[in-house]
Formats: sequence, C-alpha cells, structure tokens
Amino acid sequence: MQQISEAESRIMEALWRKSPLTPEQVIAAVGPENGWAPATVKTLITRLLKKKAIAGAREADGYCYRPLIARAAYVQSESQGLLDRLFKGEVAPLVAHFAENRRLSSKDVKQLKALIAKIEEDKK
Amino acid sequence: MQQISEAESRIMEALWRKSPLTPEQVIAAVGPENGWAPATVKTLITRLLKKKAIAGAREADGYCYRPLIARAAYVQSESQGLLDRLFKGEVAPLVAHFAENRRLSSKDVKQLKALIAKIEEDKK
DNA sequence: CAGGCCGGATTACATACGTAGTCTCAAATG
DNA sequence: CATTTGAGACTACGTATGTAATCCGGCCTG
Repeated sequence: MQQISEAESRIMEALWRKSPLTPEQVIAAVGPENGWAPATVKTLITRLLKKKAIAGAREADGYCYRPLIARAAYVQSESQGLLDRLFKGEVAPLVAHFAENRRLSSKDVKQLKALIAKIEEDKK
Repeated sequence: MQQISEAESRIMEALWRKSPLTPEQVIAAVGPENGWAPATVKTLITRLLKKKAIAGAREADGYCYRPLIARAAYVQSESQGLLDRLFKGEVAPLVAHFAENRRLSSKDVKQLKALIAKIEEDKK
C-alpha cells in the first residue's frame, strides 16, 4: 500500500464516512474544516487517484469518488507501523505506556475491561 | 516539540538506549543496521541538534551526544497523535480494532488483563 | 455551434525528509 | 609549530508533502 499523507487521509476519512461523493461534496466536506481552497482539495484528490487509493467514475448521481482502500486496512497499517516502531509490535506496551503516564481515561479502562471479558468469552 | 522524522528517531533510540555516546559510537550503533554511511548519520545528528532534540558536549569520555527529549515524551506524542487521528484520541478503540482484526496476541491479552487488574487495584 | 463547466493533468513554490559528500574551523597530536 | 582529526555547517539531489493556481480536453447546455 502506498503511503497516504495526513492531508490525503482527511479526504479518505470523508469518503469512508460517506461514499460515493461528488467532487463538490468532497470539497465541501474537507475544505472549510481544514482551511483548504478547492484547488488544494483537487490536488489531494489527484494524488489519491494516482496512488489508486480512490477511484472516480460517472454514476447515477453524476461524477463521484469512492475509496479503494478500506479504512480498517489503513488503520491497521498505520497502527501496526507505530507499534512496530515504538512498542516492539505489540499492543499491551502501548496501553501500559498510557497507564504509566496517566493518560488512560476511566472510560478507556471500562471499555478495555469489557473488551478483555469479551475476548475471553469468545475463546470458550 | 518539533517533529522528529523516522530516520532521526533511530538516532534518538540509540541515545535513549545508551547515553551519552560519542559520534563514533552513534555511527556504529545506527549505521550498519540501517545501511547508512557515516555522512548520513552525521546529517541526521546535525538536524537533531538544530531541533534541540539532542545536545553535544565535551565530556570525560570526549565529545558526546545525549538526548534532550525523554523517550516517554516522544512516545506519548507520537502515540497520542495517532490516537487523535484515527481513534478519537482514545486507547480502547485501538485495542478493539486489533481484537476485531485478529491482531491481538494471547500474550497481549494476558498482559492487558494484568494491567487492568493493576489499574483497578491502584484505584483502591 | 460556441461557450461554459468540470475533472484531471500540469505547474509552482516552499518545507521536510532520505541519503550522502564536501568544506571549514577548532582542537588535538606528533 | 605543522599536521591531522573531528564536529558541524553547508551543499547536493531526489522524493514526499502542503497549499494552491492554471491549463487542457471532453462534455453539456443554450
């Protein structure tokens, strides 16, 4: 998978959120919130097209873009990359790090508890 | 904190692992394993100096470099950045993602269990 | 048909980054 | 003192990225 830059990933997020989108919709979705001119959005789109991360096609609603990469795959790639770089590829050390630095919210803890319980249940 | 590139972070890791290090030691520590020429390492060092991520000084063992940024701070910044970008700033969704994609090792689960238990114990 | 619109290509410029060589000046050494 | 060594500055070149404008060809509309 070719690298998708942070700016480019914001286009992807818009398309993952709702797809397909017309060029105008993409511009409206990401332009104002990022302070981008339409030309900037168009450039990012062109780069994503070149990277085959999205595809454009004429559809019932007119010309539209849709993602060619699943968000889960992108998220996995980015996350695993960070874990590989900083935590020997494993999840637990990252969680431990947040715990040690008081950056685990009580909400996080509650959800992690439920998650672990579910994982163990699924194992039986 | 100024951005530290991946290549630069490898110099940091060497200094976090063992510090202070002479220029020669840094080159030996990161050069071969990354396929870098000494000039490349020197460039990366110069950039880190400019970013004030490391400092060089004459010491008992000669001229040495030491990190000016704690690994924990760097790790927190990078990790939080990823969580902010992809997981609404929270840890649990990342763990859930790995669980859903069958990317949580049994070792991870075991350690997470212990970690959660410890957190709850520390709360009492 | 002519003009306008639109999507993608192309261009522009600056910074960051990866990789590496060269130069300069100060300190160390013989 | 002269020479060597070494650290950091500077240079080089290509790619990636951020931000944005312009251009070109095809299609649609009046």
